[in-house]
Amino acid sequence: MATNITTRAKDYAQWYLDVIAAGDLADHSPVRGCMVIKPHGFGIWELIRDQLDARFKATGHVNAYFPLFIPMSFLAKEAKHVEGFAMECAVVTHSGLESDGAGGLKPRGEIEEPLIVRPTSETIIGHTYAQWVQSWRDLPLLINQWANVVRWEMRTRLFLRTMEFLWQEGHTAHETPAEAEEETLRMLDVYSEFAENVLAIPVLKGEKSAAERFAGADRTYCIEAMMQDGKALQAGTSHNLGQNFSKAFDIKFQTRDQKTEHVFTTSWGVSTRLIGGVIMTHSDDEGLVLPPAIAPVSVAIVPIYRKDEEREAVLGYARQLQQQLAGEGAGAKLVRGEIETVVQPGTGRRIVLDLRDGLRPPEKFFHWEQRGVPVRIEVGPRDLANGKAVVVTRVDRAKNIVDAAGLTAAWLDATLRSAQQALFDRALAMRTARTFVVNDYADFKARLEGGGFFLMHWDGTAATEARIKEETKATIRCIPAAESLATADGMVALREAGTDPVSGAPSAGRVVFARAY
RNA sequence: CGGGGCGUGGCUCAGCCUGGUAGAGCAUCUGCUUGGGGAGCAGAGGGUCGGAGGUUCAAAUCCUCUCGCCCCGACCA
Repeated sequence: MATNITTRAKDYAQWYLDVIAAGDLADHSPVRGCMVIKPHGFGIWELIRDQLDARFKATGHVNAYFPLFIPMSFLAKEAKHVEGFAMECAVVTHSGLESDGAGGLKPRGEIEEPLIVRPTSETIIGHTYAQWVQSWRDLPLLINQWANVVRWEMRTRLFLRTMEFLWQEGHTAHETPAEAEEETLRMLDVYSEFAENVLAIPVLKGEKSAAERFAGADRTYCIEAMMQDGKALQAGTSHNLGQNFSKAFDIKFQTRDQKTEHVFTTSWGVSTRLIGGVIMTHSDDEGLVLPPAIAPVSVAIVPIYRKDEEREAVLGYARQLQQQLAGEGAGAKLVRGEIETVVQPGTGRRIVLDLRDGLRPPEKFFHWEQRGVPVRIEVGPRDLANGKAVVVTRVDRAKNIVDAAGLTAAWLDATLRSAQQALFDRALAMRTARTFVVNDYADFKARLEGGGFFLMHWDGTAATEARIKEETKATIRCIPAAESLATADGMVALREAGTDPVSGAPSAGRVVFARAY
């Protein structure tokens, strides 16, 4: 058992922090609310980024980069937007530093118009699109950017809510409302497919209520995931911005029938928060558990030996296994200190051989286990003599002795696939077991403490929603897109009319209530 | 931003109440023994006690201010 990790049962919040520390993912920075993403954590982000980027390209988008600083006046142009973000903007008011006369420094000159550090880029991009778009022939404009943004948060948590975070934000402009809506939903589908197939996180697709909507959007769609403590995590959002920003920034175009109209825009994003979601969905009391698709190291080979002559023989055996697992055409071996890595490009085969002499095998087992490595292979003199190897899979910590000859690239691909599937299945089973139908407000309140998604009728009014939030801290996570959903109470139809148990008013269907991160 | 808790070698903490000039375990380094789930022995290095003021002959310890972290609330990707 891991002694450096608090158990989930004892203290879930502390467990989360312990897993990040043990997994070598991130550190707190000297600046409140910010984090240093360490190489292993960033390696996960790179895999997320690359696989998402490929999906954006496949749906016709291109990348560009817009500036970090936005003139303060820009934010004021869209009323709801400024209302939503004003309180969390970092504002740059001075340039330069000078001595404060006491051995320290103070800001020097005040600048004419304060700059804000982007909390999101709708405004600067709206301004730019106004210059780029003249005619319907310039549309659609399908652009994404990978960037950092800053939101001045009161309470922060590593990955889940930091003052600065990394994300992508897609910004598109279209000729018609229908095209904008189609784009908004297309990207929601991209997120959903990505979350489930790459992150192995089952998500609910749906629309946000007006209260939860993005500031400046006509409609906000989201994917919502359930963490192991039963709380909801908004994992991605896609917004149909209608003409709100095109009117604010005067993004006009000449239509096919010679008229002038404002474009219809969308925006959509996911962030480093996804890493927090992965941690809280899959990890266990032993540390990080990573889906193979985003595991910077997918296999760790740990050699075991006593004497020098054993060492040479075992290392030869281990290296041969490493090459065999990587398959033909693998990249050159990368030697970093006492760790040798072989990667097969375009696959999930990222295999390290742990040659560190200072650590004993059990310590290496813990090392790779806590970093979430999906497969560990142990080879020692006994295995060498018998042509075997010990294979341990992280998802279930199952240990098996197998024939070394069978440890091929094809075997590895299949093993990683099944680990990926097992994680998804486990997470889905967990969500289903903790998704409940409730028809009574008192019942809802009573069961909320235990966590989970609660499918309850809602009359559609902001007043009822606000009351529930006030009284229970639960919010409407989404109005599900699906017709029905698997729950602990069986398959439940979501679109059947009913009665809101809080207000007693008629309801068009059930929505998902939960406490959220 | 409100309430609570905590800041002492890299990490976890003792010492603080009752001031007298800093300790333990783990980690690190060296050597030997080891090695299939967090090793043993021997030796070594490493701390302006979060920071700034103040009280005092003397401050990790008492007082004031400040910064940061964690938890709970309001806000949020």
